[in-house]
Amino acid sequence: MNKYGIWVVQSITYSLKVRNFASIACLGSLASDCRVKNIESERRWEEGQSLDGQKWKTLEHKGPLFPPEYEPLPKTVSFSYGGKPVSLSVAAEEVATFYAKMLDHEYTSKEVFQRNFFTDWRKEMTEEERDLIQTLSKCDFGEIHGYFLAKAEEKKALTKEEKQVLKEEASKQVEEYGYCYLDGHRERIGNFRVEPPGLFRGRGEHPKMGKLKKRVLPEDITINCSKDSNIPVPPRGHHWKKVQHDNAVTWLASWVENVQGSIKYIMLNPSSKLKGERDWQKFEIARKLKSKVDMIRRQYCADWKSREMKKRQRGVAVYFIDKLALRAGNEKEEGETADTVGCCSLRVEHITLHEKLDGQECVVEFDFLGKDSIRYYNKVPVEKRVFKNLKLFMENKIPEDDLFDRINTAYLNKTLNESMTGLTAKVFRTFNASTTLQEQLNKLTDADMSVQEKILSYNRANRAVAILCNHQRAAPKTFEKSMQLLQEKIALKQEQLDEAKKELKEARNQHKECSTDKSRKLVDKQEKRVKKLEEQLKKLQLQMTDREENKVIALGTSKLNYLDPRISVAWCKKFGVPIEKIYNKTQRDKFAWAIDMTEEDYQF
DNA sequence: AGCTAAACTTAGGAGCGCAAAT
DNA sequence: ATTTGCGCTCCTAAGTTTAGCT
Repeated sequence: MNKYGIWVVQSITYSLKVRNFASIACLGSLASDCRVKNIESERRWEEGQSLDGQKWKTLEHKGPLFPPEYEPLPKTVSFSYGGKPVSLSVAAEEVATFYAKMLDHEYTSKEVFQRNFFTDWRKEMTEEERDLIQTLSKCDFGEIHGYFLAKAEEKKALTKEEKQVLKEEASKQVEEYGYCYLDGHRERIGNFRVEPPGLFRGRGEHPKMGKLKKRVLPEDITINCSKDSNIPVPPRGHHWKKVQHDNAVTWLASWVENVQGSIKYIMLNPSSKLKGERDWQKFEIARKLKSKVDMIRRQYCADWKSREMKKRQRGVAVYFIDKLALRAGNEKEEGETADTVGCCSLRVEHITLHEKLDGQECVVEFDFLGKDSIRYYNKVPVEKRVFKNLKLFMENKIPEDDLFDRINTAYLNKTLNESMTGLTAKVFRTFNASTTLQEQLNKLTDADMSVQEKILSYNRANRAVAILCNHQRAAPKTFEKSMQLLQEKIALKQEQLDEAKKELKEARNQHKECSTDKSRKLVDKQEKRVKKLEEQLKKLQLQMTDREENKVIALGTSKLNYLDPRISVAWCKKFGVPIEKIYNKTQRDKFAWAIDMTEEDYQF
């Protein structure tokens, strides 16, 4: 029975919820592990958004939702300069409140943050204010800070009923602005709110931290929707920057953000058909790599010996991307962003070569800041030829020089695409992540495990991927404390176990000396007790290991972006684990396409 | 071919609300 | 009843890739 048939049966119950995935399900059965092949459809899909690049036929929405207007502070709350209260203009006051609200944050103490803030703040001041307010250290935002703290308390102290009212108002907003109609289907919008003004805080040592992120007006916003639809109405007294009808793109609205000059978009939620199809397509490309990867690996190993330095660098770079799941590493404009790198942008200072290290030969020590200024630290033994090449690439360079000076991401991707249509650097991450999950699940799951043990295995497999992709998080603030608590629990359990063991021994001795029915029962009972305690202890210790190993590892990112959901769905089906144990509601919505189309024998 | 702008995916953290613990 | 812990949602920054231009 092919999957299309199954889909039709299921679609009777699914039609409301997943109606928009019918087309994906069909394509899925054709392109992947189906038995019936439809070459034409497959080709059409491979071309992806091609086929004239149309993303939709009709698109209707209400436009973005704007943040509330600024509410001036009560007269009783004042800002002070040099110890004297100063009444600020509305514009200057608003920016002052942004800073005042952040006073508890560590970064308001950073010099770059302060300088950027103060510079931008002064631009919002009136002439007189600018004359007066010349030094940040003379500014006292304390009262304003206190005012917002009190306000937060007030909000917390609202009655249940009042909170309920607020909640209902919020969901009304979602109802009204949170959805659009794409090709006639009601779809959830991802971010339907315009970003409110505030102070920019980049990640890591960002040179622009503290700069003023300005309020976005309707006049800044471009609306994208279909010609014949109800055009969104701008707020009273305002107009849109532009209304366009471009169905080659997926966004509903956009504006230029002032800090970095980049464009911000309003787009669909991951649960939408549009996003789901692309997600599905992403994993199909990664699966295609499976059949090509041996050839590609042979190719890049061969490149290590090339006479052309450019090819050698390419060979080593792709090797890193494949083996270590590094990101491509685009060039960045210096001084505009935090200093972070990926593969192609690695500098000599980011690696150290060790002929021998900890009993291993040809070890490369990586130490650099990657995306979001997350540190990548790894010691990796590599092939002799790679090692030699790295030495060569580093010759006559200073630490700040590029390691791969002859190549960039565009070149890399261009040659990858020649090996396989659709192949780019990031496909390796998807491919290796999903392959790892599949392997680990096969290895770690046993049919006769309890559901809980299976989930633990799943998390372990997930963690292997997160480690591969270097997905980190800050250790939870309460980590040490909760660990200690668990430790105490374990100690207690151990004590109980020791006690029980002693009692068992006694019971056995008694039984040996004088066997009665009663003494036998006692032995049995004690044996059971010991066994139970041992199990409980093991479970606690497992939990401890699990938590320890998860201390700085974030599982969510890989789960959401790198792991083919069909692997997880099939695993759940095969081992009788309810899907809810693996995916929460949001995740199930996002992966509806996979949940619907996957059978238990699916292999990535 | 190389550059920049635009489009889209991936990322960690803040904050909130709910449930478990005390 | 209150506090604490934790998962979920939202937020938006920071990447990659593609498109478009010269």
